[in-house]
Amino acid sequence: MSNDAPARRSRRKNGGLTLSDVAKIAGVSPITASRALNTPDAVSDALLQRVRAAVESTGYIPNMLAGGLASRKSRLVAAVVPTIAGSVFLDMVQSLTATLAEQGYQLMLGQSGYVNSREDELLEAIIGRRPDGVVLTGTFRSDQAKRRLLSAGLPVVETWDMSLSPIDMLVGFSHEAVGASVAQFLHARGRRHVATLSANDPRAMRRHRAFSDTAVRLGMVANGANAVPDHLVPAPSTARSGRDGLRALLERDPSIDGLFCSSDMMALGVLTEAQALGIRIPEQLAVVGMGDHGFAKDLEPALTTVQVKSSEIGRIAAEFIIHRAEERPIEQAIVDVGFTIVEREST
Amino acid sequence: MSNDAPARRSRRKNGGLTLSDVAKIAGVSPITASRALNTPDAVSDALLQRVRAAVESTGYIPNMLAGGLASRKSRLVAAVVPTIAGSVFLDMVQSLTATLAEQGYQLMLGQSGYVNSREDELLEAIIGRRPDGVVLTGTFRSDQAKRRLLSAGLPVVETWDMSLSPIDMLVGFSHEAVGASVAQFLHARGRRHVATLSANDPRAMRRHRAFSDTAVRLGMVANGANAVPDHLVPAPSTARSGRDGLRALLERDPSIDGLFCSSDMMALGVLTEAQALGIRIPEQLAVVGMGDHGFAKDLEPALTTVQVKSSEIGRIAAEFIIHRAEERPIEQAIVDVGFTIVEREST
DNA sequence: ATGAAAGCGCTAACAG
DNA sequence: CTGTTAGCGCTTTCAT
Repeated sequence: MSNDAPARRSRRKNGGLTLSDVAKIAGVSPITASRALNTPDAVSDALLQRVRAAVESTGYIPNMLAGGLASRKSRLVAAVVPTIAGSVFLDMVQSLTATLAEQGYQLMLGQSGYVNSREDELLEAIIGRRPDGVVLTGTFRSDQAKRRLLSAGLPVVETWDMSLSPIDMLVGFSHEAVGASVAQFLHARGRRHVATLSANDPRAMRRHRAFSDTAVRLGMVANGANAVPDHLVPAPSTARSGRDGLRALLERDPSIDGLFCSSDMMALGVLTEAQALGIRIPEQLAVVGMGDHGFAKDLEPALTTVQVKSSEIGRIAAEFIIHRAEERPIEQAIVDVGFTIVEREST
Repeated sequence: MSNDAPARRSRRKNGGLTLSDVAKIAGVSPITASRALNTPDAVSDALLQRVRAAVESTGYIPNMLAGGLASRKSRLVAAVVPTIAGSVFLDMVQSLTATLAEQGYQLMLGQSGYVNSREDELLEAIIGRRPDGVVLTGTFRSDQAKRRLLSAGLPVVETWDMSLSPIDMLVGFSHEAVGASVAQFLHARGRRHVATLSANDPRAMRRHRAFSDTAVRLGMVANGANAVPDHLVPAPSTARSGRDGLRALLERDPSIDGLFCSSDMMALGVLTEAQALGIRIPEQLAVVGMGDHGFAKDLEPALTTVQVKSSEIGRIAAEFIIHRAEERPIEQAIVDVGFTIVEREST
């Protein structure tokens, strides 16, 4: 007795609930169920109710891999940071994630900076997921890496750095402007022998150079020097590098009366070391930090620092990507969020 | 003149390179190309070379959405943290991401704690991506949320907290043991009037209670009291809450000579306020922090604190998930990584 | 060791 | 507004 049905070589279904199951229960076709979930307006009220009821009763959760494959919209956004631990980008990642989540998008996190990381592997991992966009912060060693994302057809938002010539979209602020402003700020407060303590990452270095150039122009250096005294440390900067840096700078030039640190953490180290050395702040030395991290206002003395709207950067980056993904127009794809020098007791 | 070809209603291909294209170039079938990439051992050397050459020359990058759909392996791992900004979980997320990346997995980041977040939305977002596993830190308000992940068939690693009855896998340390150890530590150093300054999150509270219970047992409280003086602040704890908290505690009980803070940031505030108040540390007051964050060792005085192997937690969590995903056996799905009290000048 | 066929679960395109 | 059909790009199953 032969069985005429063709030998089913089906891949046994996982028991997983699918849209077809839901549609069957609701008594509609799968595509109608799909529309009920994705474009409810395109479906009659009666059917919408039935589909929703079926979803409720079954606890159905759509498979976004399948949806993404079919629609070419993954609702996934990749973000690349040098490293997440102790990073200055956290507030931005936080608001990026939150803003994306509100709109039904998720964040995939990549680290470009940890040991052994290979940039092309990270790139392939990102492109392979077919995200709807990529947010870059601090970014890659090779400039060419960025371009590879673009040529894969991905919207790219660069952040934190107006100084770049953006390859696509950009939201950030000018590190040159920060450096120049801090120099002017210290000059206006009567400081005449300024110095910097800076991590050697590219953005900090640009702040450092602008600070130095402006200080020289304003005559805040020993006669004839063409740069301010500086002390550079490997990124990431730490409280330790602040303590060591202050001692190194003062040994080189005890007359320093104003100091720009490339991070608040470093400034914390400076305040700590100053206290240990018996240097009065701000009387003998004015100190300016960078970032306005939570603790800055609660140090003793409270730290003057440069505040950056990190959360706004994250929110705007998310909106850029989402607009692109939904093919809505973007008025202005380059945004300078600016910065503010928050004056406190340390100056 | 009629065209006999059936009206193609193809969704015009995106121009995107596919595995079939690569296979064609290499002169093999698509499935052979697939095997060459995924299970090179199952393919003859000659073909392997040709496929690899074709991949190189075209710059082909596999579509992981398609691969994940077909194979039911997404190579994606979801991690949930309360919030990323200022979180104590960063070192763990960092090593989690790095370890996953080394093995070809990526991390999707979810925040359970930001304003407006709805836990079921986050859950649906996670389950909808069909990740190969979920790592939970600090986790959800509702305990039932965790179980929903499990019932969706996802491997779940809970972290940072041995006190839970784990629903699946677990890597962390005992907050009770931390609290008790710190109390014993202070007792051994001769302190007899101890107090705590704690955020009100569940893990900090358990450290707090164990600390208090042990202190009472060791007779480190005013005669007859059944708990140590405490000051609770809303999470996340900050330097500000440390400053305010110290003043509040000393007003209530000026005889306090030992203090356990639920975070290093809070301890920073305590040291700062102590300096402002002219309280000598450790002579008048011994201070212990929690977390051993980068700056702890560089404060003045250097901060005694509880060190946790965050990176190890992240690495182990990643390995748990990957083992499960690849159906390799796991010897021990519950790991206590322990902790260390690092003694410095503040005690 | 290689290939052909048949899906994975969903949605775009095209009717009605 | 609803349904039919044909994929999205890959891998599983089965056969050779």
